[in-house]
Amino acid sequence: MVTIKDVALRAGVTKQTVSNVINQRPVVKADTRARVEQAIAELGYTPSLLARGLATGRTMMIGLVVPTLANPFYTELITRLERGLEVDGYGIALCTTDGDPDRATKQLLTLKRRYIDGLILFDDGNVSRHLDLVRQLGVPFVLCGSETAIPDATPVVTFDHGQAGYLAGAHLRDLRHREIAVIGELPAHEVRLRGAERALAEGSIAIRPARIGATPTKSQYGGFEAATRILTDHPEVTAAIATHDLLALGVLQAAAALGRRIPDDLSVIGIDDISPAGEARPALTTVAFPIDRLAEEAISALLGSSPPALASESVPPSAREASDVISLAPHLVVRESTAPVGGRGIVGA
Amino acid sequence: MVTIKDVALRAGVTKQTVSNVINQRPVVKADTRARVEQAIAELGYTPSLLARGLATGRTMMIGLVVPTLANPFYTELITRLERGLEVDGYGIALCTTDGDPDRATKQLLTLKRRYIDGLILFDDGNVSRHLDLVRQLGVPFVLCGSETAIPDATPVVTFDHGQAGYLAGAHLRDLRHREIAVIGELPAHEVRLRGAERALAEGSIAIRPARIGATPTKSQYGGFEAATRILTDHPEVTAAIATHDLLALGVLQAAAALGRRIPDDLSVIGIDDISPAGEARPALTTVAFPIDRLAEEAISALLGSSPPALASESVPPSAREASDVISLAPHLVVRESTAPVGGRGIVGA
DNA sequence: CTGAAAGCGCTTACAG
DNA sequence: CTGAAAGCGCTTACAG
Repeated sequence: MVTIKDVALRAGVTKQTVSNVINQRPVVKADTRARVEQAIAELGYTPSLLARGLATGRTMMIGLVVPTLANPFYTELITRLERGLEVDGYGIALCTTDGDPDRATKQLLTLKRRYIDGLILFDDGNVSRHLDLVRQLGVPFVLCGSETAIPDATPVVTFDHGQAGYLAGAHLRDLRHREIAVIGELPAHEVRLRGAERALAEGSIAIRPARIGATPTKSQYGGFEAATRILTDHPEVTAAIATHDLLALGVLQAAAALGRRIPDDLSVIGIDDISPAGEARPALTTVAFPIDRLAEEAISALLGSSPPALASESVPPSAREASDVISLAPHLVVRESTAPVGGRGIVGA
Repeated sequence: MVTIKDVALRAGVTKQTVSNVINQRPVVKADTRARVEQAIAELGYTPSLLARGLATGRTMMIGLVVPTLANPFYTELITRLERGLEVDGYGIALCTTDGDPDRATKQLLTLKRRYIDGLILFDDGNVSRHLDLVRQLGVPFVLCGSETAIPDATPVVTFDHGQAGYLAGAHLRDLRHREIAVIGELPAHEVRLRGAERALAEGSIAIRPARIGATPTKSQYGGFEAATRILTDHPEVTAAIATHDLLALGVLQAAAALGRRIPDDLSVIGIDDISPAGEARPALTTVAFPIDRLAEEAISALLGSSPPALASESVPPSAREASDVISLAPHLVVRESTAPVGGRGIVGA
């Protein structure tokens, strides 16, 4: 393979000059630069990121730790992060924890050994357990998407999950539904649930505990199972909130299997606005998060901020506390799966 | 941060000895080893993969290039590859090409600059265009999942797509369907289509070109659109083959929207067996590929083989040709979306 | 504006 | 079994 030395030799300069050319340092004379550039082109030289990383301490690699690839919500986020990061020349080292804290620990440790320039950590339900380790690592990081309270002075970019729940609840409330079920990934989405309850309480509606179907499996199938159970036991229910779209998709299936038409017999609303939600038939009404902005904010929290995350340790926590957590507002996306109680004016079944 | 020098100092040895301990070289005396290990533990030392990579030429990083994260087929594959690779200590540098050849080129080049130990490249429809570059890179690679013919002496691990199509066609043929539509990502899945035609031809059934719905968008929605069109124009159709499950899921929706019951009015079969297929209602009949094996074979093609991919350049192409492509056999997974023509004995609509 | 030196944190032969 | 030297491919001050 061709190294900086080969280029220097060919251009008749020293490798330091080649380095200056590569790094666009304006100290090189025009014709020297031209000679070097030609040599680079002729040799097809590309600097080793490895060697550079060792010399400068910057690897141009960002560690990305996510819970799973099975939920489109994360893959959509990853895709955006990749796009955003690559314009700055950063690559992604991907780890999925699958909710296993021990694996996560190992992954974090390995990531550190790779000298990543930054770490984007998604909440997989075990963040509190990992936060100490992440701090020790000494690599700039940002915690993403977390629903639970996070210790002060932790850089966080997340969504307002409570507000998302609120919007979902308010939508059903405005549609005059009173008999409402919840299909939820609990306790992970506790905050979303509380938000929904808050909105419903404003209409003097309470969610009866028996109508809350918690699911252990966070997949679509989990939503199907829980919804089948709840809808069978509580046929009087006219609307259901799923704490995330994957579950909502399962609720849609369960309703169909039970012969309940949507939205005429049952309104269903989710949260997240994953792309299959819009493609479902009927298209799912849901609460969307601005995942593009999440990606942007996470990246700038890591790279572009002043002070950058790396330097932020020198800033006294008291000075940053307020700005450490960025919480992005959700918005309601009304599609086909919700309607006023009693259906859309369609009579009978 | 703590380096090998710190450990050496603390243990009262030279860094070479520390290196010997770390790398489990059996040349170190027991008590020396103990001293070093204690120093390592006390200091919390972990060797820099970066420095090691520069010194040895092995980074313990594998580049993974996939078309998209939007199809569960790839995310399931990635997850398995990650699991398989991590047992050998390898990490993943992820790139999604999104079918854009220019981006792919850049990504490949960057990957090379990172000195990855190997490259797992999924066919995104532009492989032929990238193969030369990949060869020039000089990094061991394996091409995965490709449906099209690949030049000799290219290490390939893929699925027997033709056979998958054949199994899908044969299943419908055995169910006595004769009026068959195809919803397909074409020409990408041409081979799957030909396989299906072959099976049907055995029953003297031809797929009329007008009943082939090609979709530009490879998403579920693409399947929905194409199926809506085909089923509306050709109501006599009793069964549909989708060239992949994501499309099949869209076909399921289209059928429901058109009031056609599945499988009574219409049988639907897909290919891939992504997990949402099993979770759909009705659960999708499909043709499954052994993705666990694909992951295993890809990894061992890269890492475990003798000669390993890295060394394979020294082996004359003629000696390898035959063993260069591994093609994994699919199998039929019968679920709820297919039935004998005329339905399951249910009369009327 | 260009060149010689030292260093990033490791490993690989090679003497002792 | 342990230590001194050179090198992986780059960059960063520092002289000229």
